[in-house]
Amino acid sequence: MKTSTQKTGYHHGDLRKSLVETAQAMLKEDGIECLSLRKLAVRVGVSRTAPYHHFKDKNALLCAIAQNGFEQWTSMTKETFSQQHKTLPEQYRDFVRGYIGFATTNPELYDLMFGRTIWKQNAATESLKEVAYPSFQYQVQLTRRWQQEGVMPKNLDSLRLAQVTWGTLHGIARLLIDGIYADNSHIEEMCDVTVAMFTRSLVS
Amino acid sequence: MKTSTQKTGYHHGDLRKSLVETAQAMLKEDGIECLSLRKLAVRVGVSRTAPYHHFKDKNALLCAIAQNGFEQWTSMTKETFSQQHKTLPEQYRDFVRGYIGFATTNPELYDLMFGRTIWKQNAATESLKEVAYPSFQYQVQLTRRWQQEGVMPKNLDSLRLAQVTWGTLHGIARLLIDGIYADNSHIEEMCDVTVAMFTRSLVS
DNA sequence: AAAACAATGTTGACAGTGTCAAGTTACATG
DNA sequence: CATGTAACTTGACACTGTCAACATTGTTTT
Repeated sequence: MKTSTQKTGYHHGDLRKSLVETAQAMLKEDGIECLSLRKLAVRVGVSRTAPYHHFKDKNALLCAIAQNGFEQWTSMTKETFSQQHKTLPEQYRDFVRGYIGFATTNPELYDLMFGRTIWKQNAATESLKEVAYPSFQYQVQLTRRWQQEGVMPKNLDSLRLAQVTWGTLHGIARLLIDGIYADNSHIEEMCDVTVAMFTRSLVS
Repeated sequence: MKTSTQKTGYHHGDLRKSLVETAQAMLKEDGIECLSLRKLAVRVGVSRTAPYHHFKDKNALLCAIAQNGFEQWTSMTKETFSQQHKTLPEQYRDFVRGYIGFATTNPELYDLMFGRTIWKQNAATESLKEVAYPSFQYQVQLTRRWQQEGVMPKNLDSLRLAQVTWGTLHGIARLLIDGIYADNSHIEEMCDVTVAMFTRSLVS
């Protein structure tokens, strides 16, 4: 009869889930540099080293959060492409806006998902890779389709084109969330220019 | 008769310069997460808190390194545009390659110059801003010129276009140096596709 | 030249971090 | 009920940035 959220005082119930959720909340509130395992433990109401029974180290916890993020991102993106009544260029525009919107709405999460903290030293968990790699591949598939449908130039290598177009979205996202584009009031226009440059079909 | 590199035993000579140079070397060798003030002090041969007489805090030291980086970057870029015998599209291609080359050759420095560590909490030193802002502006000027010369589309707002094109370079650079594009063997091709997308004049 | 001062360097201390080792409690299974 | 294991706790360690108090050196003023 024990539910996963039940607490006994000593045993927490479902500490792993609590840790990820609370950590994600703390991440959103105060940024990654303020997220420490010890503060997290206090907030969850558990001792400093309890998290180590559920995560090998801090990196593994961060990977779990990022994994969460990829699942959110994937479901959001798939929804964009379920709008069958829209033209492909319109869908691409929505995709671009959605991508940048996701990044600016969840800057710290985006940083974790696509930032050096996890990827640079090849620190990604296996289970994170299983979620992240397909979503990288997904962008190449999309690009190939847009090329076939004539939305993007056909003469360019799909992989390279995908790298460049994704690079653009990533770059704009990063410049926004890292505080280099201090002014966040022209995001839509930037998206539109991006679409115009890559598709030449919505804006003149 | 005292030169700036002279040492007396107690007084160092030119500690500030030594700190920046050694820190930049350590940054390049082991990455930013391994760069601590204490290790730096040991390597320079000085006590832990000596750096505080030359830099308000660690952030100020990082800003000084970044400032160095901007000066390097600016002089490198200006050189690209001094190649008068080349056509404008060729110059743009060289600029793109130079930009990505700078980032991949000095990944940690690039991260410091254009990353969240400094910019996100508005932690940039005044003297860093004096160097960095003009080099941001410089990219807008370049874009405007390329539009006037017909290399880039004239109908788009220069600022937005500059944001997108720079965003592309920044995004590709970040994906490379953050370890998300694990394969570094097709950088030139990515640059060429970028040029093709934005200028449509070198590659078909 | 002596004295006062400012710049530069040092040691000690503190709070904070991630993480390991050893012990404790609660639950599950024979 | 006994035993084992998973979950959790306290103690400890090395490391970090930074402050306060003190020491040394170089410079300026009397």
